[in-house]
Amino acid sequence: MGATIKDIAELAGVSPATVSRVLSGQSDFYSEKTARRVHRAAKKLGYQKNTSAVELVTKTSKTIAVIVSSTQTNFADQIIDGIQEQAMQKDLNVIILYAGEKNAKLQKRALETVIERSVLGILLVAIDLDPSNDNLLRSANIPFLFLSICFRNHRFPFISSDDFKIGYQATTYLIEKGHVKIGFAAADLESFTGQLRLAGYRRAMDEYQLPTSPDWVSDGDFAYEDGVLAMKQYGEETQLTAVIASSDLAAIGILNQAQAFNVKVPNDLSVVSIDGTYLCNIVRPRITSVTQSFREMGIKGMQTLLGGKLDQFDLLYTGIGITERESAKSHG
Amino acid sequence: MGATIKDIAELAGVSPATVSRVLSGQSDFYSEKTARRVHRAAKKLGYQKNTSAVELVTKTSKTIAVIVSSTQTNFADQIIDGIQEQAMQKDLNVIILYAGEKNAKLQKRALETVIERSVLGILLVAIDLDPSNDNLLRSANIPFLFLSICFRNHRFPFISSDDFKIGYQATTYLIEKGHVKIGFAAADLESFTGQLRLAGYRRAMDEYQLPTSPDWVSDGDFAYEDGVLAMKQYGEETQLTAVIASSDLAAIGILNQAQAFNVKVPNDLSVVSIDGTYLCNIVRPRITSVTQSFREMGIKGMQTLLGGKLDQFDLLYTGIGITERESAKSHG
DNA sequence: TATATTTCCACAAACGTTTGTGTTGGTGAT
DNA sequence: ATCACCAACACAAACGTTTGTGGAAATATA
Repeated sequence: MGATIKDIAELAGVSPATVSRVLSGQSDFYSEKTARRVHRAAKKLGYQKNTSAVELVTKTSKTIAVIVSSTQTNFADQIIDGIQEQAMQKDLNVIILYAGEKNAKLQKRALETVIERSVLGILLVAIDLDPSNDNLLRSANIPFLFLSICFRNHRFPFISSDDFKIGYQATTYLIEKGHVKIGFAAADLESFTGQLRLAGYRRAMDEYQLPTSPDWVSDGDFAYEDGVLAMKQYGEETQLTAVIASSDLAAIGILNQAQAFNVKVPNDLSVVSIDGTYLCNIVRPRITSVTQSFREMGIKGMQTLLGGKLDQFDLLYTGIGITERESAKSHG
Repeated sequence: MGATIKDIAELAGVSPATVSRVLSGQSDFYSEKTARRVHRAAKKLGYQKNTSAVELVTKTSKTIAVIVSSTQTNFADQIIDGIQEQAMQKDLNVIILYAGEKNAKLQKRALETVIERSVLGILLVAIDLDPSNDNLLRSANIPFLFLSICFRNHRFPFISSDDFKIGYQATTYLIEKGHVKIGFAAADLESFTGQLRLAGYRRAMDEYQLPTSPDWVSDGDFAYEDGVLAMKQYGEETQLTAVIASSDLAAIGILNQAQAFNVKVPNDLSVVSIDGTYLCNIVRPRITSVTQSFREMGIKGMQTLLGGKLDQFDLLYTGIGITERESAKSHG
């Protein structure tokens, strides 16, 4: 089974201490010759370092933990991609844990697993942490950072898109295309994210002095079904000429239900979605979106997590931008 | 920072040994009264167990590792879901690692990270392990099992769908609908999976004494783009009346390119995909698929991984079945 | 040659648990 | 009163590393 540093020491005729230093590449502690002997012995024995022992004594680990919510939202992949890239560069390992969606217990479990392992840092992707777990996270004394979610009142440091701006930008885009009656669909209005986007939408409508109706905003949970529900709520004969979907998946729901209603997108109805993942490109018509920089979010996440100074850090917005595709066109 | 078992011992006025036994719930070693005192002290100090220390002495961990390839295939989610369910039941933790796609280095790195941590078991999801890593995996003496991939010559134990059967079943389904000229698109013909499916396709065609043409099978990598490429290869005026796509995403590529060619699915061309993820339901027309039981794969994976006897275990196929949706219809 | 410096290495403590083995005091049987 | 026994706990070793310190040999300095 596992060969230890002692076995290597014996085989190479040196002390365990020397083996340790050779294997972790601390120069100025051994000669070239012994280094070679040690390496040869290690290879011969198929040595694998025992991370538990290392972490026990060094009290730090080279792995950072990513906790994601198990939604079917697919942008997490992009964020993780960015994280991995940075981890690679910095020779760090990343482990990923699923916490359920709004499941306090699962969140706690995931949190405990990584805290017990005393990881280098924790990145929480799209996790709406249950308040009962705030303390657990805080008292662990491990750097952490939320990604792709916003908090009020400096509750936690985070990196996200500016959700207000997202709502605002989507709306003004549509307004400037001549739309007047614009729906806002399928966002979770209990979430801060949903509220910010809605606020952005309202601000834009206000600024252009466009009246709105409560019927135009539909509650939901960013899911596909919420998109079809929203469209059903608007109805076959809707007065809306455009609608903003809270996610790509929700937009697809709207598209499909619109088609079922025989309302043509984009001719009868313009749709712009929020996120801009690959889904936008594989459906027809392709969906015009407010595209978020998820990969960048992952990269910046790693950078600020590792950069220290998280205490002074509060929040950072990554860029967004309209990606024009086919699902939205000018009106009137 | 971290309170240790010793701190608790001191506060509770007992020995560390007793604290350990209380906290890990070994009865018959302490009185109710001291147990209460220990628990109270632990809570008061915000104690978090040091997993490194535990694993160091016990030489086992309660976490199983899942290594996934970072494809944009979305079935991994379902498999992980099944895994998580079982882990929950058995009070195990699961950590997920990304290994790149056919990237020997990344595979090695992921493998090493989990081996060094001496996890309880390793589940490799859709990982086509580079032969250079075979030894690493084998010599670790950690139970492992591949999921959603097949191997020749008993190279590794795995649980997967029967890929030959998938190809066969997709083909006979189409044949019995009256199709004669059937394409086989976008599978990676260098992969064993691709070859098995192709063999199944050929067997079916043979059994029905249907001639085939090399032009009808297109190489690829299960990706969206491979679907559109395949369709381009078949051409606007294709003689094919049906095509089997190697994945849902590839099927969507075919759908879109077909639409671009103005060939109507399913009227002009029937499409059946392999996988049957949610993607099949959110595009129009909905895609008829050979649906795999990914969740079951995850569940069975955990069960056999934990069941021991992996040495006697060779392979296990999980169920498949046609899910009829809208993209395929009778011909002639 | 004598001393100082450097190079290379070994010794041993420490990290926070678990767990086998002692030890104590108390209870019941003889 | 003696013994055996049991409950309830403490002691200490062990797990595989890292790292501060000390020391011998080799080299440089005077």
